[in-house]
Amino acid sequence: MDPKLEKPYNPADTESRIYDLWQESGFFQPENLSGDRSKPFTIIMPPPNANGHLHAGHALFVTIEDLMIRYKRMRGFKTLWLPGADHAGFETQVVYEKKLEKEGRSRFGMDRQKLYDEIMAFTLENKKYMEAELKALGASCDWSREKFTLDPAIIKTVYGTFQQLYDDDLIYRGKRLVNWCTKHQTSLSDLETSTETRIDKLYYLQYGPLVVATVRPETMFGDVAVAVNPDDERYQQYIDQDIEVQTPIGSMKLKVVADPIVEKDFGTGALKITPAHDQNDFDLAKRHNLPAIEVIDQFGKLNDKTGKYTGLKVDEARTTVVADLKELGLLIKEEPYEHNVIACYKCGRVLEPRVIPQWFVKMEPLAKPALKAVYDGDIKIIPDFSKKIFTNWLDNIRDWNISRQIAWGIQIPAKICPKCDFGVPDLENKKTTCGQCGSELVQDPDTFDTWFSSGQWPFATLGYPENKDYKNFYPTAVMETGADILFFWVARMIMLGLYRTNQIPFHTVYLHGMVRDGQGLKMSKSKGNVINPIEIVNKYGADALRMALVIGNTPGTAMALAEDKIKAYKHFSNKLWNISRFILSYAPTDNETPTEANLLKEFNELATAVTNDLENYRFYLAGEKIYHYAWHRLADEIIEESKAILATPGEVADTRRQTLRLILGQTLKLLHPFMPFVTEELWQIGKFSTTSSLLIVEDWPHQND
RNA sequence: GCAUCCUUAGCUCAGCUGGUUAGAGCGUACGAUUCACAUUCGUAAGGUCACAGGUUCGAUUCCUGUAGGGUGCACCA
Repeated sequence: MDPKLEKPYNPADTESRIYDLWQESGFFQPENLSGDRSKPFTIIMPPPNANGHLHAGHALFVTIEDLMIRYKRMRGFKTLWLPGADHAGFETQVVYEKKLEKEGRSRFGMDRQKLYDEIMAFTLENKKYMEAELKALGASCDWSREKFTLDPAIIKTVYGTFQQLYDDDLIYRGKRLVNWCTKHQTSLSDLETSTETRIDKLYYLQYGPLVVATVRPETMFGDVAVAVNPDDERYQQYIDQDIEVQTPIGSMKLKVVADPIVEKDFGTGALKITPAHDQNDFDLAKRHNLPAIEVIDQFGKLNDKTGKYTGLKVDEARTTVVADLKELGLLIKEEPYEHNVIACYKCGRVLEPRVIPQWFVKMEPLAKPALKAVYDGDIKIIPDFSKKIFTNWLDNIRDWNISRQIAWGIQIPAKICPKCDFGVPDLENKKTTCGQCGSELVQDPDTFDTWFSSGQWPFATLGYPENKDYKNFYPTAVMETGADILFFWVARMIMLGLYRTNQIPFHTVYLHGMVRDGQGLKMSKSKGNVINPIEIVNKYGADALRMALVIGNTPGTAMALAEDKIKAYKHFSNKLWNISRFILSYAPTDNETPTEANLLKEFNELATAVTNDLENYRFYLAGEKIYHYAWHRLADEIIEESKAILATPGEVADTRRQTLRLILGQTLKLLHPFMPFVTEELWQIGKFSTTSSLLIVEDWPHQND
């Protein structure tokens, strides 16, 4: 018996050695795989944010994607799993800002290039950890093809898409109301916001002859009108008339307009219109040709149009203005009011809508082909119900603001006119004069929303349009990612992929749910219930973690990951080890020895069922079946019964010996995509190989389906 | 408000197109064992499959409704 088998299984002694063995073999690269391999199977890895260490969610995607790749590799596909790293624009800048704050520094006032360089160094450092951790989890991805979202070739592709969208009139520069975070000093897309329910006060204010209800009295200096419902009998006489409104800093003239969005029953039925600081008001103002007057600046302070309130923060201004209105007898009443506010998804601060010129992508023309691809079944989404969520979102999509006022990211290749807000793409950096007003153009300082570039990831990483990889591996097979980024990322990849390449980027979307703690609670540092995958790997082995992540985990739903569960699969690794110890302690017989058809038939039925589950993305069932067979059938029954049979040397014993050895080898194959390390180690020790030396490229037990 | 998912053993969850005594892991109780097992094996307890209707020969599984929970989206100042 191999001396390694003398000791209990120790993943720590095994896993890195086995990973090196695979890497040296070159089998992670599709061109090194032997055989016909005419059918490609490609997965583009969702590039982890290169701003920290991997968390349990990363371990989950690695497990599922590696499982699919290993399975398909054994099935004879030309498998490519392309790894990557994401600079993660805003996300990383936020992480870095926190670091700066700890050091008593701030990004504001820093030289832009210096900030960029610092974050780049930080990111490249973290990228190394991330890569090492992917390896520790057993990721059999092709490192020779690894991409980073800021690679020059990627940026070139992204720029090309920007230009093409502009030429097709699908991108425009618009001065519209955008979500503005006063802490992070950037606009955010609609997706980068979170809604928060709050109880504020609803103030009833005397506006000339009318009374309006508002939660934001401090914006009254930016009012341009009062709106009423056209059918509201109370206000007919005022419609289209000017009214004189008294404020703490003087009086102002407002027009009364009629618009159906105003609810007669809410408040007083009269609505003050502040186009620069409210989305509905902005839309209404457009319909009525009203101007937008900004009274709050980018830091969330009142500006010089507000007289004595200039410089006050919004909250302070609100209290002060209300007090002053009360004094003037203009505050009729106030009542508590529960409503939702839009907040920054990172810092939780209430976003301040601002009117600034930004680049927008017209979404409807892009959404339609994406919807069709999903409706027609060209793209299948697992689980099935997420298809409805997906189409519901695309059906109601709004234009996408892709400008970010941050340094960390891909700078938008465009020139803008500071005078008239005109903007034009300029990839060659040649344009100098504004085509609209003749002023001098300047480089747009903004960067792309990180999802604009990562939305092009599948074809950008493969080198669209001329690279061989693009021709060989696109469209890719499966996009496996978190259900939480279905809109952020998956939808954008489908839309931009279809737009740029005229092909779907992948035929299947597999969405995994969030990994929770053992009680089903969200993991967070403050709760102290975070499971660090690398600590787990060191303690129980990557195989155990992988099994714990796969079994009992259905697509699209959150899963609970308790340490006890991982421990249970550590025991399973050991069980497998001991099954092998028992079987391998008997010397192999010669090839002529007959085998037991009934036991092999039973195994083949298992292999068929497992294969069927894997083909249908039911990894949780496949894993459970093999586990159950190995432990409760092979070990508990077949081996137990074999002890007596093997005790008496002879033909019967030889037949059993041969059968056991065959079944063990096949079981290791079935288990390999789930538990790659221990199975490869046992495959090596048992010298099962007939054609190749590595289990990673052995044939799958079940070949005809 | 709209959409969507969930409610199955003490806990966390499976149960794929409806069909014999509803499963897994952990936990619990009792017993055995160092013969492959830094342990393992055996046995057991524990579920009116949220509730109410309906379809069906038959429903945990399909349909409708009710209650509770989660998630997403959109909102009336």
